[in-house]
Amino acid sequence: MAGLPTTTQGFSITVSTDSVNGPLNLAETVLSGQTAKPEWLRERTKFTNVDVLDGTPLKYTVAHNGDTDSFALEVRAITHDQNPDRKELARSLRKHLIQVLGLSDDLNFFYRKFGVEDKVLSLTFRNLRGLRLMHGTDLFESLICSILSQNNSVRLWNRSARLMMKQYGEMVNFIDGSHEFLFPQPEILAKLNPRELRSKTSMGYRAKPVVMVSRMIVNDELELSTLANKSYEDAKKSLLELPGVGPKVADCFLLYGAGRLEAAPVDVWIHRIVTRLYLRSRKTSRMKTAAFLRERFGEWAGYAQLYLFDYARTGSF
DNA sequence: TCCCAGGGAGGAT
DNA sequence: ATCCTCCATGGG
Repeated sequence: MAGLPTTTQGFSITVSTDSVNGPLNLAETVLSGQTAKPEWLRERTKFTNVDVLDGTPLKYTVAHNGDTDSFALEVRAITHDQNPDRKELARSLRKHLIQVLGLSDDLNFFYRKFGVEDKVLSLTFRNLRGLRLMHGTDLFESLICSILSQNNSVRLWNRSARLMMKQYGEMVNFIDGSHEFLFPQPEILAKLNPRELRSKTSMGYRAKPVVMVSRMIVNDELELSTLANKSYEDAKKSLLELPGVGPKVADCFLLYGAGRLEAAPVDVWIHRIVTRLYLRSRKTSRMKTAAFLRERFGEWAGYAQLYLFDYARTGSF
């Protein structure tokens, strides 16, 4: 927990504007409550996260230097290894960051297209410029985080996720003397009594579906990678059969976890703002709101949802 | 004390 | 199909 990775012990990389696709607002992106994974830890203006790359646990700290449109991400990373293959890890980490922060998504195209076509959505572009979808790297982690988020605050589901990691995740010692806990494996969670999980993580009634889904995976009744490769409709239908997974959680998993950009999770806020600004406040269901977003924004429905959500929460409309 | 947090499940209409 | 109510937990 203590101490940041130092370049003498680890390695560093830089991801600059010219190697990515458009603007980035790192803080807005990391702190926008997406359920791909537990929120990165913030230390002043920097963010620290731990991920396993090619079997190697990596702890990295990202600083966003410059502004939204012209920037350099300065990244320092360490492993548990005294003498790692720095060159290979640097290559992996660069690729990983571009993936996780959605830096390949053509944001400028999004702004151009809907800045003209959609008066409502274009209202959100000024303040949220550079906000990106985070892409999960572990389907199980994304599904569990999405389940934890139901009827819960970002603060609380992250707290439960961190407690779960500390209790049941593998501990990794890094070369700077710090240690972190990885996201628990389904094999571990599958063996738990839901009441025990509940009492140790404050996740309430979400403990039962967390354990049940873990057991389904261990028992080969559920294969997330197979599910994620189905068509949107088929994947969603399969997800809705899982305990603790309804329409909103299913779309969260598909969008943030599986990177299906046509998925648009509809929560109370999205339902509220979409019905008011697009549907003349007509009475409708959340399912129809989700279908509306997919039809109107197609492959950009997930992004439209992300921008409208943040706009609904932070802006006045 | 009540209400809400990026809802879901089960039942009644 | 749409509308209840309950479900744990913590913060305002």
